[in-house]
Amino acid sequence: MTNVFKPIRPKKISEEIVTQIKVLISEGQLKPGERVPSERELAALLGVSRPSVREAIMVLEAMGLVESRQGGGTFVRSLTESTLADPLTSLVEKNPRMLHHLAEVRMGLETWSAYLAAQRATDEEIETLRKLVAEMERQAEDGGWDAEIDTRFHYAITTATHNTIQLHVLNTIQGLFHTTIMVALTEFYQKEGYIKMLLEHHRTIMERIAARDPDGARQAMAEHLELVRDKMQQLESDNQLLS
Amino acid sequence: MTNVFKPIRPKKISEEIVTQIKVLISEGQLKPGERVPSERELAALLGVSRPSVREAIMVLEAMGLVESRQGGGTFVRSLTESTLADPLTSLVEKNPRMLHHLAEVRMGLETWSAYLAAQRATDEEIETLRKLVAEMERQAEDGGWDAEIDTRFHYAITTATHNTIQLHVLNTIQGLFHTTIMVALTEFYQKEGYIKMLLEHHRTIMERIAARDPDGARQAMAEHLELVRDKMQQLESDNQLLS
DNA sequence: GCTAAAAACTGGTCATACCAATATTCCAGG
DNA sequence: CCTGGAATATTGGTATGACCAGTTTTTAGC
Repeated sequence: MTNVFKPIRPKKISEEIVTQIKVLISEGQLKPGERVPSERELAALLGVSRPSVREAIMVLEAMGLVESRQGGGTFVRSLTESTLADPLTSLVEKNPRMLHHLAEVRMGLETWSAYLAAQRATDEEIETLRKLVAEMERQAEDGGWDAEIDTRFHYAITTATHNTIQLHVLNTIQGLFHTTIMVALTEFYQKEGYIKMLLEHHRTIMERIAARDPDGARQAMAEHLELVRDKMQQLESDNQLLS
Repeated sequence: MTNVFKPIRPKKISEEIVTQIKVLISEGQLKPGERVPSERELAALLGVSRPSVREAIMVLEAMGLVESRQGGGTFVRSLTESTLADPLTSLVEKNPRMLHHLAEVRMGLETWSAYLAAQRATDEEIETLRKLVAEMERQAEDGGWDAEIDTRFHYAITTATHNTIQLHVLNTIQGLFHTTIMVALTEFYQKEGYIKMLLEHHRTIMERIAARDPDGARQAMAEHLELVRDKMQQLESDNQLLS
């Protein structure tokens, strides 16, 4: 008996205006680069006050749909990249210190995944992990490191928890991580010759899971991610030197 | 050689307010669920007019960082609410078996919180935990168990991690948990006389954190949540008999 | 002590005025 | 006729102030 009733909330009239203008833009009646009627004009047309129109336009501007210039007017932007990022992303991108927090949360989730996976992984799933490690070894011999394989390895572990929600949550965090720093991190690995160590880490994690040793798997995962965290911090301070 | 010159734009003061509040949220000075000062108050604090504050809040609301209710106030949302809670809610509602998964994810997050809190909790935060346990003891003497105090205890631990993202993620999961099963679980406790055991659990967790013993704190939290998980499973099978 | 009325916030809307930046118009000088 | 620049109109940005409509808190009465 949860949430049977919808949360009745009086819709603000500024929201109504927002949806109307969004429709106009998506229908092409307001084309990119075109001028939106002035705030006073809109207020008159819609029969509302200017502040209401103004709030609507602020929201549209925050969504990246329009752009206002004082004295100039309000213009429709190309909606090629008008996707409003989710709250977490917008904060992490702006504040590098958040990356450290993010890495830490990921650490908690992944160690937990390793722990659960060691309890429940099927033989088939363990075999998948084994193959991924073998693939890593093959690439490592050439001095290469494929972030794609790395990601698939961690994903496979969480799959082996047989917990849909864990998979979903970790996937969300992992996605953020990937879009923000993964690339730089991979380059860093290759340059600094950490590949052997990384390979060893992954092999140990795989073996602890295969041995059905939850605590060992968690420990191995923790050590691996501690390295990642430290290197990331190093990357951060390097970047600060540039700016 | 494009865009050598930056587009000179006079920064709107509402944008300035937006960034200020974003910083407060990302630094954890404004925690999820907390009230942000009223519009009039903010206007006075910042020395600007209310419309400016209002526009800033509209933008923040559009970004999903805060939520305003007329007459109520403006509240900080969990950053992961839109990305995690909504999809997960639909999952859990369709498949009650998911509750078990949800409890397990919470277990992973909370054990991690306990681990981190034992490393970083300030003396003041430890004192808060101690007071909460004392309050539990007082109520337990009358054979009562207050879910509110329980929740605040766990919340305080995650606050002591000093990790904003961990706080937001756990808050989202916790919220899901609360709306689905928390009430039934509390009744269950009271009937079955588990209160003494619960009290002991919480005291141990608090003591391990106070002793700066990360592994011990994690272990204590794990044992506590294992009990919760088992009792929940018991509840589920009972409910199945009814349906 | 508990309940219900009332008072005090708080966000939502509106009206108005003025400022600052930009567009537009228009006129004088080439 | 064109051209440059000043005067003018338009537009978004900010500030006051007022009132309404829900919430929350306090208070008064039973």
